[in-house]
Amino acid sequence: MQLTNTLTMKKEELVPHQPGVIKMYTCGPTVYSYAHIGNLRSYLMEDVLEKALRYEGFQVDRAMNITDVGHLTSDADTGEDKMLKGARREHKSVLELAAFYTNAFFADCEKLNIRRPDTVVPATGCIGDFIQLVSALLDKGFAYQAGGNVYFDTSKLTDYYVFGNQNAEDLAVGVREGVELDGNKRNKTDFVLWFTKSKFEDQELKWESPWGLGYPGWHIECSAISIKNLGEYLDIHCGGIDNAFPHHTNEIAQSEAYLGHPWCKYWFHVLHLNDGGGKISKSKGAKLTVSLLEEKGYNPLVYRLFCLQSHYRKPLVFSFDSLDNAASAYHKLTARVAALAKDGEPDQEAAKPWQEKFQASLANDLNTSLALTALYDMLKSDLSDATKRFLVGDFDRVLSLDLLQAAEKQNAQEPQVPEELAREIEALIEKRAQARKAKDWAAADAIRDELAARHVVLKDTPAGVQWHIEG
RNA sequence: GGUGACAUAGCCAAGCGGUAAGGCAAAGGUCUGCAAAACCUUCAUUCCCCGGUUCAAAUCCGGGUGUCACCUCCA
Repeated sequence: MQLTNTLTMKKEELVPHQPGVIKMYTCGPTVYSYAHIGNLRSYLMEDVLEKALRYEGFQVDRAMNITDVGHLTSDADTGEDKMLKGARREHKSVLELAAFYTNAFFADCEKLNIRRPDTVVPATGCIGDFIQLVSALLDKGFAYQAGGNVYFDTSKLTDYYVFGNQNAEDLAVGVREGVELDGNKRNKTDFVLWFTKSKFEDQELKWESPWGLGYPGWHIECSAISIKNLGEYLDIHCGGIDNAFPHHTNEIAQSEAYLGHPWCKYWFHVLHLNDGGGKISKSKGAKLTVSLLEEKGYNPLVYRLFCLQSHYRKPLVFSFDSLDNAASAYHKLTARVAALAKDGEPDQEAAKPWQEKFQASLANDLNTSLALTALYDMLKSDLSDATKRFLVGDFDRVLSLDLLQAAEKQNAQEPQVPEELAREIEALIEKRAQARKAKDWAAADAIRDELAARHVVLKDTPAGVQWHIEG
């Protein structure tokens, strides 16, 4: 497996610290609101990565945090905890809010066939670990106390900017509106490890610590949770590209300062989903959630296919036109799978080259677009239907588009219709057949239109009329 | 202002020095009373622009232009 490593910006062969086992960490959601489909693009592509690694035969140990405390709207004095803000808005306690949106997040993931990581840990469940890590950083001289908070001292590092070639002089603090300088910081890039600031008195969740009653900074949780659950050597750290700086940069700073050796070798960043103007999270108007897609009549897996057609390292522009495009492609694809005969035994030998082709596509920096091409080419090939069905199921271990299940559903759609309705439809079809016999095309077409209005699609075949209900 | 990425047909998109995959849409055909569905066929002499390296460049180098992102909300 070759992946583009953000640390080097090059495609590198993935060599895990422990042969055959991949330790993979994912920055989880801050559960203060519903995830939008841009957030979910990252989790979706990380899911594909995990499954592609398993397909290659790796064992994958994966952990993810749930940020339910400490993620401020800003790191400076004016910062407000996102969870607290959300709780106020919805008249819930912070923990109720977290539980609600954690469930909503995983419900969305399930609809997109995103596998839940083996280990999912809420930040509030690991406060002791954070305190231990912060204490160690203070002991080692990588942290200092000021104004009631504990800060990480970035000047103690020889190379703080691991992603790209930035330097402190050029770092413009406060370019963004609402961001203010924190006078307690010795260096512009220092960041908070533990807050006790009185400004946050209304913070609901606080814990005792050696530095007073307070709560952890945002960056510390990922380091602590990752090290605790996956060990001192991490193979792949995933997340959206916006997290590269400062979140991941800070994670590396504190983790390596704490461990005293290199921590994570490969950084896997998913680029953003944009709309015409810019990234989705900045869009105005209705928030693009999975539920919204469903309300508009899209199968969430259509969005999965849409993402798979593109590459994780490229910005992807979302539009409903493009989604319609994917919906059409999804429908055609499943119809094709549904048409495959079910009897016969797959020919494992003949299947092998196709599996290799599919795997090679994924091994090439997770080129899902090429992997889909392998699927299309395979369906076009002269393999037996049984072998094709076998390969569709095999590929779907990674693609997770429910290709066989959707095909099943298409085949089984008729019996799902209530008997009464079915009789009614059959009667109309019979009436249309009479009209057609009498060459009364106007009447026949009127019946077809009526059925179409009720989402009944007719299919005239030499063997007779077939029908199914769409949507 | 600094940093980074990207630019390929109507749209999405692959391509990683050897002569432009795939999907959607569209057009023509088979089938049909007409449709729909299905199947067959067609669809980039050219890859943002200008130079350079090379026998050979969408691919490498230099310079432009444009788009997007990051620089303490974000996935």
